[in-house]
Amino acid sequence: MKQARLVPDRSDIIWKDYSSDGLTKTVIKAFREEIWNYYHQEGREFPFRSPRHYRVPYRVVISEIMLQQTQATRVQGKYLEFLKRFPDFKSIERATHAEILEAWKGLGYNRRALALKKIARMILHDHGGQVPSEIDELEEFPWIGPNTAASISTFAFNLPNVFIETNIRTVYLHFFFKDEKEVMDAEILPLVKQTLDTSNPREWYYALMDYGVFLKKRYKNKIAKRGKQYKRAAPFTGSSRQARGKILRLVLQEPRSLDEITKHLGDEKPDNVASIINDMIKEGFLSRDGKMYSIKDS
DNA sequence: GTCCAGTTAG
DNA sequence: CTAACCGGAC
Repeated sequence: MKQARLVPDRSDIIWKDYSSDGLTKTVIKAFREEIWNYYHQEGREFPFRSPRHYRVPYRVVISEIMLQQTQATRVQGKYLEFLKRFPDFKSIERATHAEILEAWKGLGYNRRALALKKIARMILHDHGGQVPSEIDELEEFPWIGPNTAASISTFAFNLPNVFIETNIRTVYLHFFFKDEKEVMDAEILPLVKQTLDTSNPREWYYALMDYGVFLKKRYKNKIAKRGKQYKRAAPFTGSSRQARGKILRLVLQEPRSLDEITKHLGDEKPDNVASIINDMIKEGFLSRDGKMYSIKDS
């Protein structure tokens, strides 16, 4: 166990607490108070945080998948629109990929939209229409990894799971790993576990994430960079990612030929366009019918 | 240019 | 282990 040092930002008091096998009760208490205080004063509100929404596991699944690598403020509007169009798993299962992708437009990471269809099928056919509450089961679904599985289990069922995402990581780096670099999640997780307020895990994690956002604003995201697994995003302009996005939007409008697509991507090499399209076919986005490419049926 | 309630394939 | 994935916002 590393040295623990607690330095609240909203107080002049500085606690130092070193211990051999975990945080002391005093530190845990002080830390929780700091997080809860902030949350009760400055906590963010989102549609998916209201009881109307978190009480419906389907909605938690949708929101958590949308929230992967996509800012919460940007998700909230799209989320509500999406729910109007697709209110439950059945409506997703009945929809075509093109319809789901259309509603997904603007969120990015479109593979997530394709995964939703598979998830809906699995829930309806293999789980009697119910979203499992256990992490192990949730991880069986496509595009639901450890973090999203724990998030769904926590937010939909209020279970005391231990998990880390970017804002939570920032909070623990800030309080307990001051001046340290290359900190692994494996070092942070025990602290998340020890400090977890099991009386209300759902809201505790809301509070943690809000505190993380607050820290990132205050320190211009210098803290997160001390995480071992922190990775800078690759430039977007001129990337194949950008090209893929354009191609998907073009084909979403109507079936297109290779020539047509290439023409619309003027700054992209034709060979490159062809290769990207091949990738997108492999990944299940596109299908080819003669000369024309369209969104693959599902 | 930087980042985001991450996951997956290689 | 790393690279790729999408696109809007600041």
